[in-house]
Amino acid sequence: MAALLQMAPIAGETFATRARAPWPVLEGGKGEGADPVAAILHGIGSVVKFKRNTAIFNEGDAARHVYKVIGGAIRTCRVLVDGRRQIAGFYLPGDFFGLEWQGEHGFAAEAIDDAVVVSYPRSQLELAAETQPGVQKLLMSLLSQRLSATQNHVVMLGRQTAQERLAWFLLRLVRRTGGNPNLELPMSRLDIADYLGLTIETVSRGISQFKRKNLISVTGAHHVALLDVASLEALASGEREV
Amino acid sequence: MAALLQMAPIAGETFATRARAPWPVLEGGKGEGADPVAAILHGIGSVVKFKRNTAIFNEGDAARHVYKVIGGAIRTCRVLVDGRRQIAGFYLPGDFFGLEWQGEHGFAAEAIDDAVVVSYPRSQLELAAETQPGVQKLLMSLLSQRLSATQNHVVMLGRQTAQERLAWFLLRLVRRTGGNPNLELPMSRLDIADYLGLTIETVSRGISQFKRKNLISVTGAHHVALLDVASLEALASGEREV
DNA sequence: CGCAAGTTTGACGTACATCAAGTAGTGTGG
DNA sequence: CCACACTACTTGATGTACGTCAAACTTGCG
Repeated sequence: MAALLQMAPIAGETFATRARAPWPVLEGGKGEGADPVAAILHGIGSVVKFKRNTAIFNEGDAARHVYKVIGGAIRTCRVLVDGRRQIAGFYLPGDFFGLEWQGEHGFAAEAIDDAVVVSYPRSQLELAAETQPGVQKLLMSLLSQRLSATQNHVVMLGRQTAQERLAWFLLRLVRRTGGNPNLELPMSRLDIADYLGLTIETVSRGISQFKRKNLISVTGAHHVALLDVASLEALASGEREV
Repeated sequence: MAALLQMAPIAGETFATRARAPWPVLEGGKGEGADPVAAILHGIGSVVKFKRNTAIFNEGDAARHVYKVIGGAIRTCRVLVDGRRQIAGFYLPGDFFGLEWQGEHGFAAEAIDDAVVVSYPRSQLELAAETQPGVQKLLMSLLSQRLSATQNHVVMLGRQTAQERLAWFLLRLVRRTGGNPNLELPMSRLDIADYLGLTIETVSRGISQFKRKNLISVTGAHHVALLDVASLEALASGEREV
């Protein structure tokens, strides 16, 4: 029934979604035209907006919804008692997050900038999955993709140097945004550091080194262009020295 | 139909499984008696044995099966070009692994010691999931659990010190094996190091320090008893100094 | 324009890695 | 039962990549 949501922590205007949304509310399968799965998702999704740095959900909240980013960017993170923070993932338009399938969210989700999100009630998704194999397949596929990405994250954090991590991050972002080497980074240096398991200073120095080596060019902190993708790729996959 | 498997890389005697297996081929839901899901799994699973240090599957292999450990221990790992290795997970009896839901395995799976495993063809699981919501729920739940564990791994690798990692590892293992603080570690120091993103020397030193502080007692490298769980827990969750 | 937040750069410290000996444990053959 | 060799683990000495502390610079917004 997709009633108005009242889950926003601070933010903004929430509104029902049965009206034809002007943005793509689905996809996820491929790019089909008249997709029954798409229709189902569209039927149960509610659009919600969040202001910069507000929480979509907190660590420990009951996992009652699954989300999809429509606009803006989201981060999921955990903060330790002494303030150390680890970011588990960044989510851009088209990405699903909050896929925990039972119990509580293990990480908080926050809007990096002003963001628009569709929220799908888990209960309805479960129901749909039981009768619609397509929905089920989509959910399995999303969970599986997320697992795979997280496992790659583990390898990076466990065994790569600061430079390798940075190169890996930039390349991953380029691929995620369709291969365009001109990146608009929505997140701060601190976010990047907390994602890569580094400090903000180390991230900054790494970027400066890439600049000096003409691997990238930076115009205004949030805009980076990859100049030498091949060298960055060699770096990212663990071959030493460029 | 569960014919004989011929997937073992080196190892051992493989045999069909339709006969009543002497070990528990299922569980996963809870501990039900006459469980239809259990029956389905039992019907499509094949038992396979693997010798110490042999591969169940390699990185890049097509993900055609999902596995469950019956006896022994399994590790999943990836090796970088220059030999650096990261272990993504350890799997003990009752654990499922190889849950990649499409494409190829991103990590190799190897037997840490002589191990017995049940293998479920993915195609059959998918089929069963479409008609049996219980099977579907089980798969989602397994994937979700694995995702959650991997995300915790990320936090550990990104933001914890060597001592914190070790404490976390030992406690996690104790919980996994039903809370008994007397641990029999099936894996080597090198395995532990590659799981925690450390070197073998750092792991060894950490264990020695825990011994000196009377947090654990070690009798023969593979047998560890946790003496002061509370202090270890404080350490693991990021409170400094014991 | 001017401040505040974000970022970069520099100097220095340290946790962990690396290199290098030892010291158990474990299995084999006499 | 003991010599042996082999592998796994521990311990020590030293190096270094990255963290920490601190100051400058840059950017964007009221």
